[in-house]
Amino acid sequence: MDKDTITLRTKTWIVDENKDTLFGAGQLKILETIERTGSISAAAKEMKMGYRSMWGRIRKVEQRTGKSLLIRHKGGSDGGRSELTEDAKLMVSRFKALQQRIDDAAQDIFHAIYFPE
Amino acid sequence: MDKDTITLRTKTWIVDENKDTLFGAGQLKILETIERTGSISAAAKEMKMGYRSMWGRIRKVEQRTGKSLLIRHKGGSDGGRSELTEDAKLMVSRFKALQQRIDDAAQDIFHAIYFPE
DNA sequence: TTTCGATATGTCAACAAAAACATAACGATT
DNA sequence: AATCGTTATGTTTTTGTTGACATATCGAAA
Repeated sequence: MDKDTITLRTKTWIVDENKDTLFGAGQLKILETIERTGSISAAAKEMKMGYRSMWGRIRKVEQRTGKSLLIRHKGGSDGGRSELTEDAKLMVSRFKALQQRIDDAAQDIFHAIYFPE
Repeated sequence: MDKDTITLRTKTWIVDENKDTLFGAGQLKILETIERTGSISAAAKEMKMGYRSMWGRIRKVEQRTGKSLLIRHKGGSDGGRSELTEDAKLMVSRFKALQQRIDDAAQDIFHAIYFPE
């Protein structure tokens, strides 16, 4: 139990009444990357995951929350692009704050219990 | 995003320098059940998991922490039994407190961000 | 009206984690 | 020394999740 080698990890996510995930760290990263890159496929490439699975994860959240996360622009010379809806932007900013604050608190508690001075 | 239907979930665990799990909710429950029932096999039966996998999970933690979690009594008319070492008892009580306090804090933060009055 | 890259969606393969199966060894009690 | 339920451990199946493959559609611009 050495302070330098052991680490606390936490995971935080939001579920619906069926315990299905509505939002978590994965969704957060996906949406942030889409916002920055401008499309699902570019985001998938950057995150080194398949377009298919990224698309599927987004759809799941959309179905479960009943809100669309992306404004899709299909076709065009550039093939198309996607941007976040206002709902998605809210989800991102809220969850980011949530995650940050929970992780900070968790680390404090961890140190207080495991390494009191 | 309805207060009555969405829920925050958190997971907390401790890892070593290789990110391998040293202790988590699963180990906690396993050790608590062994302590109460008096043996690995009884605990496995109660938790509806195989003896083999429970035994393997305990061994992993023992190998990674370098501490033995159980005092094993093999053989005898009753077949044998196992009890927790002092190290294991400490791990259980510490982690239980950790988990509880982190989850409480997480719920507070969740409500503050998602359902401010 | 042809092109091009992105969205949309079904299906199938691959890999990992957990469970199931199978024995061997152990030792206090009878 | 025979018994019994437990510990110990290797091997094999099952299962579940992730990624790979395949294909159709879309529509602005050339």
